[in-house]
Amino acid sequence: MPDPIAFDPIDPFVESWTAAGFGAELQMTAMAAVMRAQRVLTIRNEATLRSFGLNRARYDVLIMTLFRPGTSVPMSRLSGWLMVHPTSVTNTVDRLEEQGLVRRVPHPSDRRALVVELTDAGRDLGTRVAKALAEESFGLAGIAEDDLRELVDLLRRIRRDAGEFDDGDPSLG
Amino acid sequence: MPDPIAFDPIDPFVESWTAAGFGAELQMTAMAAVMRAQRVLTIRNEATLRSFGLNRARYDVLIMTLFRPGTSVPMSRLSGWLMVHPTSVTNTVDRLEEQGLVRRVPHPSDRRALVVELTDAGRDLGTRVAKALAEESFGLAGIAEDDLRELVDLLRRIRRDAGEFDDGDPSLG
DNA sequence: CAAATGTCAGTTTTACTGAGATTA
DNA sequence: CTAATCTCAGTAGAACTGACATTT
Repeated sequence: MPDPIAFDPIDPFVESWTAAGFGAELQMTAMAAVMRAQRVLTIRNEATLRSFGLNRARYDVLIMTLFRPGTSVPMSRLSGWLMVHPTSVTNTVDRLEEQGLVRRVPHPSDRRALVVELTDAGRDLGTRVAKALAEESFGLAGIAEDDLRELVDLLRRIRRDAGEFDDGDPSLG
Repeated sequence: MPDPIAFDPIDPFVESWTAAGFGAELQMTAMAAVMRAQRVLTIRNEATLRSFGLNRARYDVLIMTLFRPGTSVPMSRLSGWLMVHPTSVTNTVDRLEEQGLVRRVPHPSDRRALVVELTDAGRDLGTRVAKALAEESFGLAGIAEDDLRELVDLLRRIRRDAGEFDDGDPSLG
């Protein structure tokens, strides 16, 4: 992090926005809060990923693959699940392959498709990164667990509403 | 958005994480929720920005500058406030200058510094983009206002805790 | 002198478009 | 035949490092 500022930088911004009469202040504020929280948390966890030779995109693919039965997953699923362009997956998997962490193998039943499969080194590294991040509580150690649960619930509604997924299950709401 | 999935993709992920015994499930879940919400909301507002010839980085600089008295702001403030690298600001301002939306002028008192100043076109475009985004409620029209307030409050605590800013004001907490 | 401001050159990474080979 | 899966070539943009000139 750069030097912390002595006030929440969103505050004067919201004031100006309101004074300008653009409307939707609250939505604008929420948007800004999500953007900035993502940035801060990313920066906070970046050093750990870097110490394992990873960045966020590669970590996402690695951890995603680690959790599949047989630790392999089709490229197309990665693209959809991670909400990134198919060529970006190609690129990311290229790097992971260069690092010896994954390999591409033919899909067992669909001959168009390839699945990404962890190597032993990949499984090992993925496990160690996950533990390292958990060890630091993902930079969220100072937040009460009830607050985290509330946050997850609120963001779930936003994500559902924005069309990320489509279940109507209100059990966590 | 790609096709929505029929369940929250975080759910099976959390299950796997828990089963693996890595720890900090709740913090991991919150981290994932923030990352994914940011991604979804970004995608949702991207088309509007694009229709004005902007992307998020350029929008941030433009709107930041629009809200300064005299609509000008030092480059260094942009770097700190937006949490981006100084060379990224240089790059972003280069593009905005090419688009005729801002100009660099010498800082009145510090001869090392430059301030970014909106052109008339820049002020006009900034205003129109802001109104367009507000018109769409930043993609958050479906969320209750109380929920948004709660979300902003929770994220504020996370951002403060992560060192983005440093005020001890608990008035919103 | 050290620190801050901004730029430059060069590198890496990301993400896109458009095309194409292959298979369902 | 259409649609899906993935790759490739090329492009544009973002973000970093390290070095540098200038000024505080």
